[in-house]
Amino acid sequence: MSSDDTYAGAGNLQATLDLLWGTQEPPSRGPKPSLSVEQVVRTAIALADADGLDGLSMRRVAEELSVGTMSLYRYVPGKSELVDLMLDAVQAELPTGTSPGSPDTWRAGLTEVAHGEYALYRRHPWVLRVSQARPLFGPNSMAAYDAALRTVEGLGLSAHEMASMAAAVSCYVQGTARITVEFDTAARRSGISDEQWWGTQLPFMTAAFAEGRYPTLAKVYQGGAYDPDDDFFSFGFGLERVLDGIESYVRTRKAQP
Amino acid sequence: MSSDDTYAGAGNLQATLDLLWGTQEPPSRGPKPSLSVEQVVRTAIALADADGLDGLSMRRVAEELSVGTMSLYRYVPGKSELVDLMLDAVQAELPTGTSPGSPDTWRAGLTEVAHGEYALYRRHPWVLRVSQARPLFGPNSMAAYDAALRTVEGLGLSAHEMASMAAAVSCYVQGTARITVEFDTAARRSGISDEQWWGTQLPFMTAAFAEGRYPTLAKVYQGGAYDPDDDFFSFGFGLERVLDGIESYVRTRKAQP
DNA sequence: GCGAAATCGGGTATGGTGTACGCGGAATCA
DNA sequence: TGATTCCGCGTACACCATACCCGATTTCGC
Repeated sequence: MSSDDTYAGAGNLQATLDLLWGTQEPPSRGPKPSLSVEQVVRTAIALADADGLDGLSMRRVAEELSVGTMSLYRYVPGKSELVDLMLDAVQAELPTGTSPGSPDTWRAGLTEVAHGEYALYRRHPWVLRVSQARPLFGPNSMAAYDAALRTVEGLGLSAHEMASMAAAVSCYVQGTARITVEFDTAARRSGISDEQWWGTQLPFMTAAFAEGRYPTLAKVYQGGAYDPDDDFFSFGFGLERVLDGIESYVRTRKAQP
Repeated sequence: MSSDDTYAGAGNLQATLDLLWGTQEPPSRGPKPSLSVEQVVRTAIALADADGLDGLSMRRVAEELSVGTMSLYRYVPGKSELVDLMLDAVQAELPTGTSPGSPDTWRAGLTEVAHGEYALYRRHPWVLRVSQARPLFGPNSMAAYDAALRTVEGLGLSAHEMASMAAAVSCYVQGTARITVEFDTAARRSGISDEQWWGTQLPFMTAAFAEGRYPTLAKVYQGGAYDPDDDFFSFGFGLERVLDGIESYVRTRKAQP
């Protein structure tokens, strides 16, 4: 067990937003900086991609950049703020060119958005470790969110309903990624192999099953639901369920005057 | 921005499982312990409930219990392992007495499970900060999971499908809780009020909208989708969508021989 | 051109975290 | 009774973020 809880939108919000939106004038006096904010952010992303948020420290970023740790505070106000910048930077990878929604195309559009989001978590698993309850909105995150909403435009949904649909899909995608992506990185991060993790606890489970405890779980387990295979947990299957639900609502709602 | 990434199922798995399942013999020699594992776990839960995982440290738990920090390591192998114990302990609060699923009752059953899970996150927001990608299964978590699976029993679903349905709902519940529960605790944790958070970034957003950027998002925002109200983000609405999708699948699947 | 002002680089220090190691004392076993 | 086991916890170490401040660099204004 390692430890680092990370929350978007903390620290010096004003300074972070100024950096995100490029609204601060460059200094007109003083020594020339040896780095740029973009360099710091890029380096931090690479470190987090490689070693997770656990592996991200100001010292390590400084080391990678061959500067003193405290120099970094010339570029970003703090570690919190650095993570906010990282979050917006990686969201540049999300789809932005979605088509406006229509009864025939919204499902494909929302599927594209969902897959794009899922792929982002695959590339940058650390993003899942940052609480997005109160995000800071930068140019990239707003563009991606605009694109997602666009897929459910033109269906006669209220603004609130549109936001809810996009959010339901995103919640599902994130929830799934937490299982699949984090499962895939767990062995490396923890130093405990999947076989060891499963093998250590299996005897406890099978002993409980043998006593007749947890009968449905026993049946599902014995039915092979958790057998290791490539589609151990099906992103596509569950996504279809969520989209089915949205489709049902869209269809039903249209039927009402 | 504060920092603590927390992963279930790390550290000394064997020792943790022995504690979870009560499979270790109490010592027959040596001084009598002044505490119990349950006391340590209970105190840690109370601290985490009050101050989040950020606020949980071995030093603080020891202080609450009026013992030296290092004494705690007599009861739990480490902080990782303590969190695993905490996770199973709070899951005792989840519903376990669900009825076996049937075409008429599965939806109500799964709704009960979803609401129970959501309520757990409300009471113990820190649980959301622990990655469950590779959990350790203790008696309470297995009982709760068994109960969830029981609601989708008897519908002719395969073991894999049953697991997928339960997981889709859980993913949705967790995703939603991350937004609503963590939003509600964000101001206190960060020291930044909701008004400050929103008010600091709103000028940047409205400036972008004024330039014609993010048109769909602008429309949704101006349509009042993010206005503060009690049902800002609707847990029930989204859950119905997910359940609708499952219902559609269950109905469709039954139609196939 | 010079002095003042602004800003960069980063050393030092502080406060916080988890936990390895090992000593003294308490309790039980043979 | 002596040997063995185990509890309590002090000490020390390694790691983390960052406040404060000094010296050096660069630009502005007179």
